[in-house]
Amino acid sequence: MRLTTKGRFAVTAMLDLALRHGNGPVTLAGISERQSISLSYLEQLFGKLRRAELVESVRGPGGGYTLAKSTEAISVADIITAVDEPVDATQCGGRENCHDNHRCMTHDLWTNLNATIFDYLSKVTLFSLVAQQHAKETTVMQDKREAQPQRARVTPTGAL
Amino acid sequence: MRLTTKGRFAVTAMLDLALRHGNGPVTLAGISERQSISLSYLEQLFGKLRRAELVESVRGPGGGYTLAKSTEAISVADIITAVDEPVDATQCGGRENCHDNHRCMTHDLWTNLNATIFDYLSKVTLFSLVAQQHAKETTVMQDKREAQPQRARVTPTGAL
DNA sequence: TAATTTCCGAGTAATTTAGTCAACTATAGG
DNA sequence: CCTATAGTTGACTAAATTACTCGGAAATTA
Repeated sequence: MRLTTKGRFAVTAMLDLALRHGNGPVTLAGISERQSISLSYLEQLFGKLRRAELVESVRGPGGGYTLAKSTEAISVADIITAVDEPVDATQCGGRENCHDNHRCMTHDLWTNLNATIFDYLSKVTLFSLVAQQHAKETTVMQDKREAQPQRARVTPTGAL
Repeated sequence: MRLTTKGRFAVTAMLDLALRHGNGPVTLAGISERQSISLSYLEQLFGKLRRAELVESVRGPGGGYTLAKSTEAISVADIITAVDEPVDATQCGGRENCHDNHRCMTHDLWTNLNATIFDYLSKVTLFSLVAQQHAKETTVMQDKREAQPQRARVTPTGAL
């Protein structure tokens, strides 16, 4: 589980797709223009996204890309693992080198943290991101007359 | 909020420190040997960790580094932001370029996701990581005779 | 057939990672 | 005071990754 600008580009592009879901194929040229991402870079990213079966492509005029699944079924973790090939994550590859307990201890600790982050990002779907955005927009309007309601719980329990 | 191997190194090194917390200063040479990270690279990382006031140093023989705060007060987010200088995160820097609604929409969406991940990693402390490791060790022993209890809830509600 | 748009591979500049090297400062112990 | 230890700093570098560009196919619509 890495979290780089590369994954950020992919998530942004997929969000662009999600916002136009149901309106037919979306061209990379359009995404490129709207999101300010180079067309060639998008081609590389969407090659991976297609091989990961997150999007489907239609060639020719009027073609483009569509989500291969519903927005609920596509998570940020899916997108990131599709474009960021997995890091080996450990200094002791398979299980060699892991002699003393100390080395294995921090090794396992990191593996656990990694898995936990992955589980978390698996729950963040395109659907929830779009929903959060809508909620935020109305909240902003409320804030103008209510001036900050309760500040507790930044994210409403698994909402994102 | 980035999540790279650089941050991984820093977290691993800080965990090594956390496991020896209270036993006096820990040398980088020791961390280097135990965690298989080059000494010079650790010097760079700990320079940043010290400037972020996450660790304190003691020079001279018997010296080394100690945690500047309790393990509860140091989060993974703290460590990562200390060593991974912040990404600008947006294609439209401050607020220029943000003309049409669409661009701002996905822009905000990513900013929100970013903040959410940051909030989450702020709750993952060195203390909880060490505690999780201990819990896992006893769980592994239990599994030997119980053969997988309930698989639900990978992480016990904010435990990590 | 012509225009559109996805596919595909090779190449590349800029950046980041991970590390080396050398010199310097502080300090404990003899 | 001397010396070994250990942090502190800065400059430099090889390798990898990022973020592209370019050129050309292949498929499909009109």
